[in-house]
Amino acid sequence: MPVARVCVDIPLAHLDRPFDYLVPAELGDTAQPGTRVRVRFAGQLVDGWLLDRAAASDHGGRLTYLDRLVSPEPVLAPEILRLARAVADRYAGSLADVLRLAVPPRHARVEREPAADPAATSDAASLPAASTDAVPLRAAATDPSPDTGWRDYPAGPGFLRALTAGRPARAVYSALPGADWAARYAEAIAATVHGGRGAVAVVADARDLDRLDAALTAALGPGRHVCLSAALGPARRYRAFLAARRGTVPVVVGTRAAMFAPVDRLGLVAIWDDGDDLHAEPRAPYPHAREVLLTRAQLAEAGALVGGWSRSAEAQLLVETGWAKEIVAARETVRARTPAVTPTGDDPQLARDPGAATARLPSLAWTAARTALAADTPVLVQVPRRGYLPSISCADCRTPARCPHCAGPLALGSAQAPPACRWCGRVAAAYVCPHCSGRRLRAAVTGARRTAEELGRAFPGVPVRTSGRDEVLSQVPAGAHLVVATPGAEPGADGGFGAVLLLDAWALLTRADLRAGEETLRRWLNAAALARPAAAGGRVVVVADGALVPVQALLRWDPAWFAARELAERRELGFPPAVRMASVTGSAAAVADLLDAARLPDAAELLGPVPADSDRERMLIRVPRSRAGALASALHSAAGVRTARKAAEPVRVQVDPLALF
DNA sequence: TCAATCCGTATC
DNA sequence: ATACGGATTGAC
Repeated sequence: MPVARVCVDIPLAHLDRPFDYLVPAELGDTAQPGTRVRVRFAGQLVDGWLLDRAAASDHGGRLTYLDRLVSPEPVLAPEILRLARAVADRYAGSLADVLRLAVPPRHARVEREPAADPAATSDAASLPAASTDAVPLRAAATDPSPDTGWRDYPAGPGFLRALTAGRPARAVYSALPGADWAARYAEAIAATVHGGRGAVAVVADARDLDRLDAALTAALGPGRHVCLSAALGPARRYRAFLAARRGTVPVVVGTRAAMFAPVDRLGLVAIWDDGDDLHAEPRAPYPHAREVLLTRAQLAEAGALVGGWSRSAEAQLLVETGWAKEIVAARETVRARTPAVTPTGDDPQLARDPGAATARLPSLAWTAARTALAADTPVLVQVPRRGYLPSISCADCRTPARCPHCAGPLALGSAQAPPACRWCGRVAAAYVCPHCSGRRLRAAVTGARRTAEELGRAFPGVPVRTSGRDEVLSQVPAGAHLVVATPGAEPGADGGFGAVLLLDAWALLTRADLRAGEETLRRWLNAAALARPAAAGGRVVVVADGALVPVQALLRWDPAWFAARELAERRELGFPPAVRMASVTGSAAAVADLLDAARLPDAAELLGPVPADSDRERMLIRVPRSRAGALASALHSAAGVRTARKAAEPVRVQVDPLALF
């Protein structure tokens, strides 16, 4: 096999195909498919991936030799190459772009470390060599399904049995409030491993990863899995990657950096909280972890687990098309586990209790918190993330401007728009300062810490902790105390929170985003799921109008109902995921140039242009899902025409852009 | 007629 | 991106 097919690491769309090189005799054995090479290409030395060896080349001209084998380590597994090609095709990107995401940068010292000693790391210990015939015997001995929390869900035990039997079962899972989701994921992964196959699981952030890591250690024992995330740093990341690639461990869990992790005989892909936008990769071609994992399940005939407290419209589509089965609890089980949820919408009354002289909360919220604290249970307060929009105060007397309805902080969305409440989202059109009757407003900085101080004053003597960007708590003890957290940073509480106050309707009611409703419900459920059941005193107060659809979904604790409604609405409006959408961003001329070159499918609709930041504009292209492949292919070719012509102005092509407006 | 330059195209 | 070949242009 004297010919090497090489993918050169060059980000030009029109060079997205393999090039043939001759393999020098001395590299005949070591230059195997999947290795990194350096080759002379267009007169310069570039990095490349050896994709395959062949007996002959189709290339008419003369072949040059590989310049160098970077390392004999076959880092690119055949499964990952097929996956990367499929992902590149789906997202109108180049194979080289995806490979750069899929294979972490080489770390030579780590590569030289003795292979069989992952015990040197805390993440991985040695494992009996993966012997294909021994594994099924073990599987029969330790069927993990009998006594697990999956029995709370009628379809749960069957799902585990299918995974152990090696059948590619695919599930959309709605976790019961208070459930130990990480334990459920660990059980599904253990079932897969007992069936003799491997698993990859992706979570949104480090805190969720810690939980899953601990649950897996409990379910599988130490050393059967590695954690992979960009936060590890180059050496640890490459070490974890190599442990997976060399088959030292059968399971990889991590943040989105792990979505391409190589695993032997993949039997399960899993993602938790797929609606979290941390799952969207910000580098070209912008693949989403859920889509990558589902593509993987499809190609590798592996099982899939898409779960969360809430359900994304994309997950709902999997259920409605029959691609996946839903795993949900019976309504009576849901009712028994959910906290009592109350909206404040019809209660314009602020706390008037004598003890609440300084309270800045709707009375319902204040009462719920006080009751929970009196019962010696902790209270979680979810507040909006600060940053984007400064809060405002009276320009004359500097009293912070408060929402007349719920006493939340007012903020300015834009210079012209009237101020709106960051808690309940209501617009305060004609603001009058209650202190000095001033009508002019000025920007002021009110952070989560300030909110924490205010709440502390409302409940004298009660300890207040904060969990947010700077410092994220993962677990807090039982007992009477307050936790103020921004969305995504809510810690769990031993025994559950006695009350959860949701002061984050801001996103729902003020953002014009297509996904605003879905995102709001996701944030609320993520926090509300940490509350005790109603029977144990658990109470949730949401500062929003009870008539709103996401509030209804929260009251009924029915994320599937909401997702079905949401998907139906998107079908009606022609929005993703009911259709496939792509965006093209750049200067007006460059965008027009690219669309000119693109042979779009007949069914394609052009929407826009929409102004983007700094005199660039954005066009949206919409096609039915059946034409998604044709659209991506057309956009990739058109980008290729432009790079071939050395078009100076860059254009960004994005399939499934996160935000549409 | 030849060389310098431009433009388009292939890059293995 | 860079290199090269063929076409083009301008000067002798």
